[in-house]
Amino acid sequence: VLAWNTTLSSHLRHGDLREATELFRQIPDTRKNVVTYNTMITGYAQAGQLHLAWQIFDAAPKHSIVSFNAILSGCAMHGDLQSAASLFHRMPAWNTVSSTAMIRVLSSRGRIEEARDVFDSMAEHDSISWGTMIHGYLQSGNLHVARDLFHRLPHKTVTSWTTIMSGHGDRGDMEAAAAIFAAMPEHSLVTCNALIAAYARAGQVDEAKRVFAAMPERSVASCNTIVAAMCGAGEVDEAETVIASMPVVDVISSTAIMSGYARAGHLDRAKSLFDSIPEKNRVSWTAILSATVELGNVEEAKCLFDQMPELDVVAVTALIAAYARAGHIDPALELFLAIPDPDDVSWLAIIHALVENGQIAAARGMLELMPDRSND
RNA sequence: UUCCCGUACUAGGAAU
Repeated sequence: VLAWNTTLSSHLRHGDLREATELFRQIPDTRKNVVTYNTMITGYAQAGQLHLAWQIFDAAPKHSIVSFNAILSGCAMHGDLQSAASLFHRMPAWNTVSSTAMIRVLSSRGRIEEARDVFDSMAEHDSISWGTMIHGYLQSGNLHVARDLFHRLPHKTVTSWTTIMSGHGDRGDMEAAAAIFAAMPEHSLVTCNALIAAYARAGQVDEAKRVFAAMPERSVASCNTIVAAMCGAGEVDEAETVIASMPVVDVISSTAIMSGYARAGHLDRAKSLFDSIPEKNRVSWTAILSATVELGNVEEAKCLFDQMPELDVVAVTALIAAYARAGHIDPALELFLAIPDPDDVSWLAIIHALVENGQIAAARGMLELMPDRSND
């Protein structure tokens, strides 16, 4: 069983859900233990296949707290607060993992106070629950509380240092971020990537390049980060040289350089790049969609939209904005009303669309319908 | 030194 379980999780670590499923089927039920089931539950839950995750859960003869946590984390990872909360309250027991997953989903949905309640009610904390709570405060824009918690954190890890460094960078305080970087006892690959990304967001591409050049080792994410930074500064040619030097590229690299071309006005180059991406995902599709929208081509954008294999709120919002800019408020409204769970950006997009088209009363109505996530 | 669950970095949307 041990060998099977190890192979199973190795497939999942490589993102090979098919292979894992195949193996899981081949293992005789009598030879599976609770870990085998839990591993498979995790695989489905992280892939967003909650239904299949529950199927395995129900098929398992025994459950441990890990079985519950695996599903809970899947919900948390996908921002499904409703499912997460109801499972959290139905579980027979909680440990730090359960509470941390709950803190994460609550704070990612703007429920920072409730996240803090969970944190405060925990029997004991570890560096991960601290880090998650700190990250939650940063996401809600509360740098002061985040910093205060960080200072009270008994055992700071490279991860918590990186979290607080990025938090300062997000606020545009690159001096503080750089000071934190210098003060940390050690740097990981992710720490350096985070600093590069922070410099890029602050518009300091040269500093970003300096950090990148000084890195002893680089991951695909490191290269993708600097590629995006260069593209954001309009240096697509230089970004191409980074891409050319990479031993492997992924869908993120391709989408980044494609957007770079699109933003630089080379839509044709962007399109041919798009066609050459083997593993296009929602993000690649939306990127080419909004590049098309940028050029005011609503018909073509709609055509792309209809071809998308899967939609999300980001893609729909891009098309809403396209219609609105062209003065077509009706299809924009229709699209908006079909979104199952509109987020703040899509609400603001439709309200802005109504205002721009002179429908002030309707805009006012929408504004009132918009849920105030900070107060409940 | 011991198979399964939670935290930090990279590509897409509105406004500013």
